[in-house]
Amino acid sequence: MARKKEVSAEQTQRTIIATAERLFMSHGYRAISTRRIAEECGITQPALYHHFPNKQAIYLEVVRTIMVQTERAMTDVLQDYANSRERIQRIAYFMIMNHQGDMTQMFHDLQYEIDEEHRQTIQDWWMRSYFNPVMQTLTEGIAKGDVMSLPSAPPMELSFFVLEMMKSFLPPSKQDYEARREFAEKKSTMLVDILFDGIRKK
Amino acid sequence: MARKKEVSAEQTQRTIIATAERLFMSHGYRAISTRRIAEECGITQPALYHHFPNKQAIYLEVVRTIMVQTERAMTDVLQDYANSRERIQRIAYFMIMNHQGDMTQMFHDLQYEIDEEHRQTIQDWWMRSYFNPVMQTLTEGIAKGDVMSLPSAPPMELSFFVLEMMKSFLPPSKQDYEARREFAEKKSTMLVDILFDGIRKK
DNA sequence: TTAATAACTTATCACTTGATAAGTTAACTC
DNA sequence: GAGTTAACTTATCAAGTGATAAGTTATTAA
Repeated sequence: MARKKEVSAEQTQRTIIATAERLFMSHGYRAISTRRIAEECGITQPALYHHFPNKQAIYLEVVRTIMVQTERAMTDVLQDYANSRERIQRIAYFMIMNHQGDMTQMFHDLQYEIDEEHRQTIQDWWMRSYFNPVMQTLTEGIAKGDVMSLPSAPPMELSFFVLEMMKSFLPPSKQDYEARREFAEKKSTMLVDILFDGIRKK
Repeated sequence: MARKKEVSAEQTQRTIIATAERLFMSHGYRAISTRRIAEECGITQPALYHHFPNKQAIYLEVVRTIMVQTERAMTDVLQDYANSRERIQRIAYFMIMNHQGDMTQMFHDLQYEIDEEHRQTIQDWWMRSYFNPVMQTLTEGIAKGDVMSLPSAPPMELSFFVLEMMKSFLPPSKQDYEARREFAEKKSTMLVDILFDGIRKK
């Protein structure tokens, strides 16, 4: 073993992932060079290759970190709230609070810049952490009589749609906590108001 | 003057724009090289620079073409339909039928890859061709009593949201006409069903 | 104290990128 | 038919890319 003082390898890796997340998620995979990541971490570019085998591995670790964090949060929401509307709102709130940039960028990168083999793995993670909680909320809502089963929108397609609605509310970049909190509160309310009641005058 | 036979310069330029649209809109600005565009047009890379000053100019012309086409279609919709719900559905139908990939990619490129000066121009185009028709439809709907004015979703924010809903339905790539038509019909119905009536059981 | 090794750095690779310079050819004007 | 020019091509550039090789230094186990 070696070098425990100064900054540990673990600390450096955390810095790399945090920096890479910020850069990749706002600018996209291709737009961010390994030199840029290294520079903003305060290390040289080849040092990245001591911690990760290649650029793609850094990206995958970023995505994995996000997914793990999300799955934990989703589990909490489903445990803490029983009402469908409240669950959807809390999920939206979490995503707006914790996800920067557009996640659409991430999905695009996953589809076009990442190898087939890893793509499948990540899609499985995504199903577990994002899709299933929403799907479960909606199907349970239908079963309980909270939620209407629209002929034009079967549960699965509805779930995808709800996630798309959430993605569309993500702020372009990270602001300070208080501004973000207020924004997330407002937008998550707007989302469930429209989603559950619609805009037609009754 | 010179060279009228074979393929005209105008024809070549149209080919370049059509090819660039297909490539840029599905893969993104950065992911598409000028060599790739040229190759798929059947010309050499420097030939592009005979028709356009640089890569960005090609991209801007692609975007302009899309916007012009959209503005025309939107005008038709507002002329042909008076009912708010029908208008929104026809707008959604047009977008799903005519826009490939995710437009979000386009917005990302405009924000991160295009010069400030052009960004403003394009934003103005976008307001005219996309935003205004939706905004007009919703405000008129509120005035007529078709549409409810939600406290959590003022008309402007609602309009942005509706456009985001539409964007989320865009198919990943172009299929054959009939499959696309069916898809667009289904998704535009789903959109207005959710948007106007919501999913809450009454 | 010494040998091993983690955690780096400097130097450099092959390759792709957008862009330019200079030459070529076909069509049109006169 | 000579000259001009539009519409290209071939050859090449400098800058930036991901990745590797080889050297350096500090820490730790023995």
